[in-house]
Amino acid sequence: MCAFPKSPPFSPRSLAPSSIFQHHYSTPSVLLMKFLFNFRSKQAQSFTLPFSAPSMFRAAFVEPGGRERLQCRDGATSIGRTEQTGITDLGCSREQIKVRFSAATGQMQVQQCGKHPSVVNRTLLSSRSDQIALDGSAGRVDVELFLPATSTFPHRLIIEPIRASNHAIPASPAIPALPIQVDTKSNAQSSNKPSVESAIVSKPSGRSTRPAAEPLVPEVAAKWARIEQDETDSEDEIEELSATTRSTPRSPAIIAAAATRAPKNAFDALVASPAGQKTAPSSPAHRAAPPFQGNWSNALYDYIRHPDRYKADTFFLDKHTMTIRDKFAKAKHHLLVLPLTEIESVTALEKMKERADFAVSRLQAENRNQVASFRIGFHAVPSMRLLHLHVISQDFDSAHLKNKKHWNSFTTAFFVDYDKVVQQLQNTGQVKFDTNRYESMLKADMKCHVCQAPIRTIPALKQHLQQHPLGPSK
DNA sequence: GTTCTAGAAC
DNA sequence: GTTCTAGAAC
Repeated sequence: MCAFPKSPPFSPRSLAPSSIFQHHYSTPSVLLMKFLFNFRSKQAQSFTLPFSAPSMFRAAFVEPGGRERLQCRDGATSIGRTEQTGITDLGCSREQIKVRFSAATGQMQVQQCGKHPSVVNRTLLSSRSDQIALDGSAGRVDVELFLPATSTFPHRLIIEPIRASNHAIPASPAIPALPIQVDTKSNAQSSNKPSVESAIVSKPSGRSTRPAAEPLVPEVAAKWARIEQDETDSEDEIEELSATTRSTPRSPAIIAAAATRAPKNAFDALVASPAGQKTAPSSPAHRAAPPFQGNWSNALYDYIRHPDRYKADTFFLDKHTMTIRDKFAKAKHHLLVLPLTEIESVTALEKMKERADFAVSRLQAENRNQVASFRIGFHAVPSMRLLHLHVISQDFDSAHLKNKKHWNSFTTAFFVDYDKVVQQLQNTGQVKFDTNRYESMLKADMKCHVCQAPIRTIPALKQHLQQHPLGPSK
């Protein structure tokens, strides 16, 4: 384990949010900082519902098959590789996630059980027993089951709390109208059925057979309608909404989860927008964030202070990190992993790296491995304050890559691979880069990152890169 | 970090 | 003449 400097320059926990911007990142000398902002530290995930709760939930896979639905009342329901779900992929555990639902309170918990991670409303459950509590009354839950890249990937699922008065539960399990894709290898194990009353509901022949979307909780729906109309700043409304459903401190993940509750045609919207695709900008989850008003170099702080404003830019969020799409991506895939909590040991850095690796895995799988290789690392002399780990595909196919500085910052030693940073940290207890030496690299003559050919101009670079669409060999 | 633009390079 | 760079301003 790494030994950090014994006398940190300041105590992050003593910083009030407003004082963060007064602390200047000592860029040249110390890459690793003692950042802070522990706004999840004492969260409790419980809710008090002021309204009538739904009495059941419906879970529907929208990818890849979109065939099956489960309808469940109280208790725990396991979802994974079973006949009921139609998932045959051996990479999926028979108990990939467990959904605990209480009709009495409307609370829902989604717990990671299988080996591979899940993302629930953009919140990452990365290991077994990780779980997230959700207000089951306020709308659908978007779940992605991430499996190895060799599998059909990812399996996407929505969980939609519903009220029994409008959605009668069949008295006995119905026979699916369409054939279930049965994996004979896992047949013997498929008796692992949900532990509570559940039924397989025939797949509708079309959307018209699905009950029309309705505001599940009018009070919440009305609030969201107002938020959608408010073009100025949704934060106060989200805070207000959260206050009506919870009595505990807020967290980025919970705020983000609340912010994804879409009362209007949630099912249709979900089906129409597979993971990773942007939907209509009018939806609250995809509206552009208001322009950041502070100094440009502090802009990343705005993401971690107001994750709800950046839903459209968020790749995923967990209690330690926020992974966003770079606003000016220099390649087809360019993400930044930001810390949400204090970086007080190399363990926290490892969390960031795990998220970066996970992002690469996801992107490669989503693109069926027809994507360039990736590098994960830091700029030796970052321009933006707040530690940020770059995840960038090596195609460098982007209109935002416009000058020599851009190119050299990702293709010279100015870009420091994560492993090298951690190695230096573990060897010396700190990470230092000579500013002059590294900044001079940005002015060096350009050369191809694959074949080392000299390249004189940016237009020539763009032309040349067409020879290497996947970057260096993986 | 980006945008803008004067002037260098062609 | 046009293209492209690089530094100032933000």
